[in-house]
Amino acid sequence: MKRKITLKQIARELDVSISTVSKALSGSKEISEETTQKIQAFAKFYNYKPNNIALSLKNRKTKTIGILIPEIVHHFFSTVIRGIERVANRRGYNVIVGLSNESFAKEIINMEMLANGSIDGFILSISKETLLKQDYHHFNATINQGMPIVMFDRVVNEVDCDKVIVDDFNGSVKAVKKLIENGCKNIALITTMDYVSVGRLRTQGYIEALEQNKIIAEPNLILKIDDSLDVENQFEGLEQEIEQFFKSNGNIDGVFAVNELYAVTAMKVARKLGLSIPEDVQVIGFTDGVLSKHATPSLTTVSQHGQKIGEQAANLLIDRLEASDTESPQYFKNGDKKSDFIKVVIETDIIERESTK
Amino acid sequence: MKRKITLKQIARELDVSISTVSKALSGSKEISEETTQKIQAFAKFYNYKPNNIALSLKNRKTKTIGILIPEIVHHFFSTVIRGIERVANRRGYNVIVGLSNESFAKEIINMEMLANGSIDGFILSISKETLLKQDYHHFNATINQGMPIVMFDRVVNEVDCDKVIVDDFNGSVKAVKKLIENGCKNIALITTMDYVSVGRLRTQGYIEALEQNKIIAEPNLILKIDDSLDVENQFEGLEQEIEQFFKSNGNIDGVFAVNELYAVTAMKVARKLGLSIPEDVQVIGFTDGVLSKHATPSLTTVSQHGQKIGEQAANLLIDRLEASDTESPQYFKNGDKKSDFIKVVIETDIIERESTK
DNA sequence: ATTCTCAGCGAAAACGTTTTCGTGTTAACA
DNA sequence: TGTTAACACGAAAACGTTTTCGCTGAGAAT
Repeated sequence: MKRKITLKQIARELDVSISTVSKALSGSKEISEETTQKIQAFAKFYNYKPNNIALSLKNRKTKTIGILIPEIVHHFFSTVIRGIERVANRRGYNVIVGLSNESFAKEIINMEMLANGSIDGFILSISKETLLKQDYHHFNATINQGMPIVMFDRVVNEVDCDKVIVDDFNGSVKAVKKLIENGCKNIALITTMDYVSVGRLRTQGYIEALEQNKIIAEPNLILKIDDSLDVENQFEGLEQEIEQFFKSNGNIDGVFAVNELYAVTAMKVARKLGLSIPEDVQVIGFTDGVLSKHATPSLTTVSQHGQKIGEQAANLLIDRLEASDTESPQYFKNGDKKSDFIKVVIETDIIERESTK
Repeated sequence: MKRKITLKQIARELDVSISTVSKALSGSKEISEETTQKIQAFAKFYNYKPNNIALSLKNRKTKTIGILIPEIVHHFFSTVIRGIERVANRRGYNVIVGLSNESFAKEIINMEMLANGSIDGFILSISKETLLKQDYHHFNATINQGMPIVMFDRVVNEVDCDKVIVDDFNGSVKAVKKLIENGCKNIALITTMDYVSVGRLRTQGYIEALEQNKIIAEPNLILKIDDSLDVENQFEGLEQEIEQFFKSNGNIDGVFAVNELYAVTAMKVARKLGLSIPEDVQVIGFTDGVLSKHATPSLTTVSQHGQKIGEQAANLLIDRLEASDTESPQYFKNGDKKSDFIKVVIETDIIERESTK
């Protein structure tokens, strides 16, 4: 077992100074041809690679991005991570992942753990509990310490930073309009509680689409699921709840659900009640994941392009990190100019499958 | 924007030495009550937290675990990550994630990137391309540099390290036996190519279960899918291929598939051909993910307990990391004793749902 | 009065880099 | 011959810690 070799060891072996070794390896003109050859050969032989930690300390940058998300066993989030990792890797960065489990406390702990030098910046999506509490001091504190943050999907106006969001509102409008065009008269909405901003926006889109078509939104046709903060077994009563909903609304011929799980569960319930899809009831979901793709019938969905979100977020963050190297610090002191921060909106697409006509 | 404060700054402000500050903050008895109070108050006020990078450099350990997996948009792998993150966090470690995308080259790049001081040890699952090439030098090289590795799921005998695997063989035996008990006479197997060890083991389990029941395995009833290395769109021809398979084997009344996607696709095809589930054909899949849970009908699966795998792997790794602090180095020099390494086998469970009688 | 002890603190090394600046040698030039 | 310039290299600082060791002064012991 031979430990990793260091500059110091090379220097000692070759009887030169550490500086000479460092310069020779970086191909500095200061060092003679001969010495350079000798050192490079030796280094190659012993597979010398500079120690990242030492470099990080010296350069005061780690070339590492911290990702902080509520949950990883979730198709959307893992797709975003994939996008982040792709561009991070391409641009020479590593990613370190923290999970908040939708908990305010874990979110803070994780941020503090990473903010002490381990990373150069954050890409994160806010936990549900934090959204409920509306306490965002930890984000602002981190930003104030000079560490940039890029938020995605679940974002909030109270924090000044770059953001990448899905056009939830228009995505919903598009989806509900399609149901209307396809002849649906009684379109149900299955959504979450309002404190999750994406749930709220998608609900608003639903209402907007109806209004544009002179249809009055019936409160009966809106089912708000209280998916608890308990991540472990949050889907217990879902099927029963939706079944109850269907039974008390006999005339539903279209369903728009704010995520794919609600959508496939709705399909399941509908068929259990003897309705066929898409003949009797058409269904569109939000979030294009494995369920949508492989359900029977496959589900028409609003795709959020998670990977693109991740890529954009990573590019935004890295751009800002590398700008702060060169740019005048003036740019950053100018904290009260909100316009400094970018908000990227990723358009949605409707992917038509078998659950609509 | 106030940057993070350092020991040096505190020392200057309070007109003491750096050492005094460090000692006072760690509560050393060496420093007087009075000075300690003053320094701790000041540090608290400015929210001092030691810089992780500096600590890493000094302690020559990063308290960070590197995870290297083929793909993250995959229920099993993300479940494992969740398990790793859970115990890592509990034991004071961070996790840094690298994706190989099933590519040999990316696997090596990622390992080299992380092995230069960024992490204390690896938890990984081997990429398909690496399994194909059977080139494992990068793993052994890393281990030789004193960096421990724990492999999970896709492991290989050629590398000496701790391993956490699923009992693929017995899981398959159990599943196929259940189909036989349930009255299936012609059980099909849908599997992958043999170079993925888990595919091979699950195939062997299938054969074993048949043999134990004096049934001769018919080659016709085995469909080997060549899921290409192209991760992007590997599912193109899947449905057609399975449909073809069903058509040329009219008597199939049971299906065992080595992953849930194959299983639900088989169900889809079967129903398309007018067969009902579980009456005409019963289906069991491997890997208990969202698809299994929410398909219609829901799928009976062999659960691999991904989270438990992750937890075990993380505990193994951290145990070894912290043992090497205290233990005599003798323990590690003793490289040729294979018995030093632990292989944990996680038992599978069959989760019965609607796709079996 | 002299030595001893100990409390309280600081200097410095170490972790592994990069980089600035200085220094000695040699060759060229006046 | 003396000055200069280029060349090749080394010393040291810096990044932020922790820790070992040494130092100083004051009170206790002799």
